[in-house]
Amino acid sequence: MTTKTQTGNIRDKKGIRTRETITRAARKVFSEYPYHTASMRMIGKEAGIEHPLINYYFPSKARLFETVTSEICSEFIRRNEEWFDEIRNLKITDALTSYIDRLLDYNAENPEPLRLLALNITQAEHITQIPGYQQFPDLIEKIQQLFMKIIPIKSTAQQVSIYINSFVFLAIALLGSSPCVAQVQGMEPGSAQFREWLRSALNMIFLPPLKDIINIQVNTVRGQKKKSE
Amino acid sequence: MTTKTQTGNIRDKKGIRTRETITRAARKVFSEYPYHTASMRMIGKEAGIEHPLINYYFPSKARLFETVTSEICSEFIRRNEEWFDEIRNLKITDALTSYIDRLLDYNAENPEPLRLLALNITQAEHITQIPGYQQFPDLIEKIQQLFMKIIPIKSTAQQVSIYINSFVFLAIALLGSSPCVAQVQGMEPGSAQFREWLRSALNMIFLPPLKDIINIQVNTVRGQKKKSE
DNA sequence: GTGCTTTTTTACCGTTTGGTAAACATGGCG
DNA sequence: CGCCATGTTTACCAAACGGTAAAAAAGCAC
Repeated sequence: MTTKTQTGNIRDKKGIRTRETITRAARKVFSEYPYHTASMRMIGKEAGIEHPLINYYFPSKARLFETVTSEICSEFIRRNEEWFDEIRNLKITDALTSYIDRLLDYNAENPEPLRLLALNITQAEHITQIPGYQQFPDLIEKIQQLFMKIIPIKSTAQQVSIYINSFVFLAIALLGSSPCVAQVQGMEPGSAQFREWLRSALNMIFLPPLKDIINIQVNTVRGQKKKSE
Repeated sequence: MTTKTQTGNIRDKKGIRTRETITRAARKVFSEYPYHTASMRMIGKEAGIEHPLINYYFPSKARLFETVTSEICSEFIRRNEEWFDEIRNLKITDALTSYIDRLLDYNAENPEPLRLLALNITQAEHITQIPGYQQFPDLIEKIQQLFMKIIPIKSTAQQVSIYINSFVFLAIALLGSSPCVAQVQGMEPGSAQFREWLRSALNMIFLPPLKDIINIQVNTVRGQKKKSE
């Protein structure tokens, strides 16, 4: 008889803790290996259990992955909402630097989300082969909307959109593939030195075009920056 | 008896063509799937042969992957050398826009290199698990050096380095994961519309900080852009 | 202790993986 | 034709994969 797993029970049975152990382990493994490379046996080992136990709590690898990515995405969105709320009243350029600081703080303590994103976002044509892939574009769109709300003017919405997308994708690329990025710089991925490098990079790249966007708004000049000669 | 495969022979035996067919197929498969997900059987199918024939020409999957990535990296570096040579005498900002155009042209005709890079560059801690991984940081460093040569002033070398790294990693991220990027924009990955979006994005993001770098050089002011109030 | 449910492990299945060995096919040369 | 090197396929291997079924262990009520 195929009794349903009944994972949603209220009573604090032992299984609840095990389930959390599994999701925590899965989170780690899925943020180190892309979906098809990560295996149930890796996750089991990481959780200190035998791998079939995972199927007692989750019907399949795909559903486990979806659970983890859902958790990660909604958590990341929640954090973003907090950050955007905190910087709402700052001048726009200060807001950006504050946002960058918060993002780096978060990533230092909690590197899995951006790692998992970077690992699986690249999967080329074969989008449907990654369960819950749609969550990644959705996440980026949500962040974009949050960004949009604090950038006041709406006239050059397309430029703002481009700006935000570039920011998000570069942040994912730099923070999510830190081993490679750090290696090029001759730094350790987790070091304070590298984190400072990331801070400089994001500020240096994204402050100037942001100022341009604002200036364009004020001057209502389109396309090119003001050219004094 | 384990006779060496003798693949380096000069005479134009049939095997040479087969070998090229295999590398071409491998190039395609490795640019669609990350190393551990791509399989010898996929490559065989793509090449129209049985998969053990691959092992007749290449001792292992790892060496085949190394061969392909070496080809791709050196080809991409060669192209970059050409591009940088062509734009050497342009004003620095024009040089950037020209470079971006050439990069997009190249990627439209030849999407494999940046796809393969994006697919495998993210592999987190487990760097050694991808054969020839070192080629990726090396490639990025080479491009950085080419960039460096045409940006004349050396005083803020670190800022120039940050700028170039950000450009390269964002280009790889945007061009190498076009399906996801395009999907967020509601566009088709291969469409002219999306290509124009990429052009706008790279120009909009990387022109302003480049102007800043140049201004900083001129004014020998460090860190902050000139602030008129 | 006996029962009964929940949790965990063991043993296994069919499939796919990278790779090897041997059989087979091909082509040029005498 | 035979001979032989080259090229290609067939058949197979051990290992790992995701998943299932049943046995075993643990927990709890009585």
